[in-house]
Amino acid sequence: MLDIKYILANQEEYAGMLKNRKHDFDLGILSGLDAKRRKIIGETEDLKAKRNEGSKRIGMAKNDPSLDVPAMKAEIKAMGDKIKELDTELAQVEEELHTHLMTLPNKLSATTPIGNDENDNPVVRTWGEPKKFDFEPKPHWDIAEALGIMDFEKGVMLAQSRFTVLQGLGARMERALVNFMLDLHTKEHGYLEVEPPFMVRSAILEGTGQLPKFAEDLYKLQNDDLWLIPTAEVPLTNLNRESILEEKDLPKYYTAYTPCFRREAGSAGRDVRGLMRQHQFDKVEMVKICTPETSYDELEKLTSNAEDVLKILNLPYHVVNLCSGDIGFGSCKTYDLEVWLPSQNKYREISSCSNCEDFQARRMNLRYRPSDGSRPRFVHTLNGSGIAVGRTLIAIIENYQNEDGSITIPEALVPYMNGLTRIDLR
RNA sequence: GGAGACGUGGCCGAGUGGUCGAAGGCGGUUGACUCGAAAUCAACUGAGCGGCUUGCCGUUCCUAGAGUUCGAAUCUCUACGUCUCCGCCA
Repeated sequence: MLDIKYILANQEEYAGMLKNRKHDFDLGILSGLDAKRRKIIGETEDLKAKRNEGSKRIGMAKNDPSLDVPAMKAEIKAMGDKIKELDTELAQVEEELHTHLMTLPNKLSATTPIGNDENDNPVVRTWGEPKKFDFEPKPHWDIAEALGIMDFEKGVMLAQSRFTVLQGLGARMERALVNFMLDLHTKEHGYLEVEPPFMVRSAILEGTGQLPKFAEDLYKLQNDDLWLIPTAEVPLTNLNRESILEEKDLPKYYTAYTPCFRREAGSAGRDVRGLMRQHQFDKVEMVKICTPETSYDELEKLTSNAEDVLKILNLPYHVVNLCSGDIGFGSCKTYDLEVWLPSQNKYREISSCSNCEDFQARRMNLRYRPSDGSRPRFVHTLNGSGIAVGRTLIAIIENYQNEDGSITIPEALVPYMNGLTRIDLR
């Protein structure tokens, strides 16, 4: 959510951003509602001041027989009725305003390029070189099925399409990757490991921006106000909501492993085979809470923390800067990490690192008190995958495949696999 | 799931219908004293919103929502949470 004052004071600038995001909205609606709101507040507060004064007088006068207390009461009661009326009207206006503000996307960073779609995302840097195979590299589903480490049919049998069963060394490597990533972020990058709830209430999802707009992407429990989390960003970012942190306690770095649940509405037909796009997948997430002055430096560091995972696993990747037409609703600036997949002969998303500035902080009411003791300010929040575990498994299987159908285990992962160096056909 | 108790500011804790944004303490900031923020003393010390003469005025907030009343931290109802006992369970 953005500050209504910012929007009204910078209508042209923000309207331009909306256009670049391809979000159609007439900002004039907001100024009308805001003017109405101020008018009602003026009237109702005026009446409340009079009522408070009158009630106080009754309290002091009730033992004085020369005063007509019933008449005073009647007069103030009329005021009370009028106040109730105005307050109801005010609540309606504020709700309408709030609904608009909650469905408007974030600002864009000056360093976010303008563009239409993913084809306009500039490559910021490239690391490693795609390996040359002297045989035709296979897609991960063929390799994994032959090795008996993934069973796609059983996933469908137990749940529905876009669910997969990992077993044996496939399940083992998934767990190894989670441990490897968490160890890296906690020991080398200074993050606090958290195990959050995998279900959260509606207000929590409003805090990070998934609600109210994107309910169709989420799984909702039938009998409770609880939703399955689509990413650990949601519980981690909300950990300190509705509070005022001390500047000396910032920045805060959190990391968590969680499963993520997404309905994938609107992606029918895309990545239908394999583990690429699942309704349930594992992810290690990183979240930062920091001051406005440091958030863009923190974004660079966060992104490099995610890149380290790929570097250590020796997986070629590049970093792209998401353009205005592709960037997410709540983000001002996003770097996507895309890993090389030999079977597709292209780079595919494996991590997304975003600076949301104070967009989520406003929705969560998360502030900090500057160390000079001045008024509380909203924090900036950042999040990034560190990284998507299932897609890392795909990248390892494809990049480390051998001609005989076996997979070499990346050196850094060997200790997490009980010393195992290869997965062979049985 | 059943029964009972409770939910007050950063923390602890008074307050059972008016003068209460709320005693007192702790914590914090500043000043005095001092070689020295060790002790002592003094003052200050919540947030949101609205207005304008930008420092003040007004208003709202005592878990949340609704109600009674001229007036609610205080009374009523509901929800949520915490604690204790019982039941159940990993």
